[in-house]
Amino acid sequence: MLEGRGYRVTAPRKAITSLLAQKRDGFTSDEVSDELPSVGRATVYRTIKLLLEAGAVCRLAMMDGTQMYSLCGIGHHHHHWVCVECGAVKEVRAIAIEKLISEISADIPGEVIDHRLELYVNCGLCPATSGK
Amino acid sequence: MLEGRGYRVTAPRKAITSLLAQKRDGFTSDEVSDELPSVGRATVYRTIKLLLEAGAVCRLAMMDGTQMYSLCGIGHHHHHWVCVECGAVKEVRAIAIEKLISEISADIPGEVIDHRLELYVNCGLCPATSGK
DNA sequence: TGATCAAGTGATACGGTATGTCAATGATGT
DNA sequence: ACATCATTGACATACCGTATCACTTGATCA
Repeated sequence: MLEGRGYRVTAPRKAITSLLAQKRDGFTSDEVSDELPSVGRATVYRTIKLLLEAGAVCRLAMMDGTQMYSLCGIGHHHHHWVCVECGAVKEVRAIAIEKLISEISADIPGEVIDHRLELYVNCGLCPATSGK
Repeated sequence: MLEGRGYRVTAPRKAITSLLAQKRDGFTSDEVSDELPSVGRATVYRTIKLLLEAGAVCRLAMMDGTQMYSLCGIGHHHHHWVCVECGAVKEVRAIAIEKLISEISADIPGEVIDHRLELYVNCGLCPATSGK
């Protein structure tokens, strides 16, 4: 638990982080809430928000605009692919993208402060997509 | 009005599309609803959804995860930059991106069916960002 | 032009996601 | 062990978007 940053280590936070550590897929807030009935919904949202700000989880937008979250490997900027069927998420790190984006940024007025890239896939590994 | 595709041309739809035609920035659903008190909220949402499906508007995700919409120039696949302060939106079309993404897709299991790229900027053209 | 009827509308209710409030709790530093 | 204050959980609230359904209206055809 990398919560030594001024935050308290409480039972609900332990429960949430250890649940998330077990998930390799993306997750939604109420999915977490459902699997941890002992933790209040508000606390789930608060904790996820905390982890977001701490950079431990990323928020990603599905094709239909709904939100999902995903545990991030530490540190560097990266992107994601998401299986639109099963919700599996994997990080994509490609220096070529960053380079290209900074080239494109030169043609944009003002300052580009951030960007986001999501790839939507049929992963072929889950029941819904393996029929191919 | 390119609504000759089996849809009826009704007064609310005219009101909405002509309002959107005037906007060059992105917009949110309830912004439209506020500016057209005579049109019911449900109709605003339905019409925007229709325009989305028709490809006349794009949905985009802001940095904080909220949704915005933006009128699209016709046709081809493209991406957007958004000013995080004023909400100005502009289309970005770069063949290099598409090429790169299809290269990356080769390393991803399954089939990449879509992608989304957003650049977040301080446009430097609005009051909030021009102080730079 | 007027009748017809499905497409479309608006009011309302509803569902889902997320935050605000506040008294009670419990983790931390001493 | 104690005091303090961040954190919690229950609840209320807000927001975004959709479902329902009786009513209205636009397109079609005689």
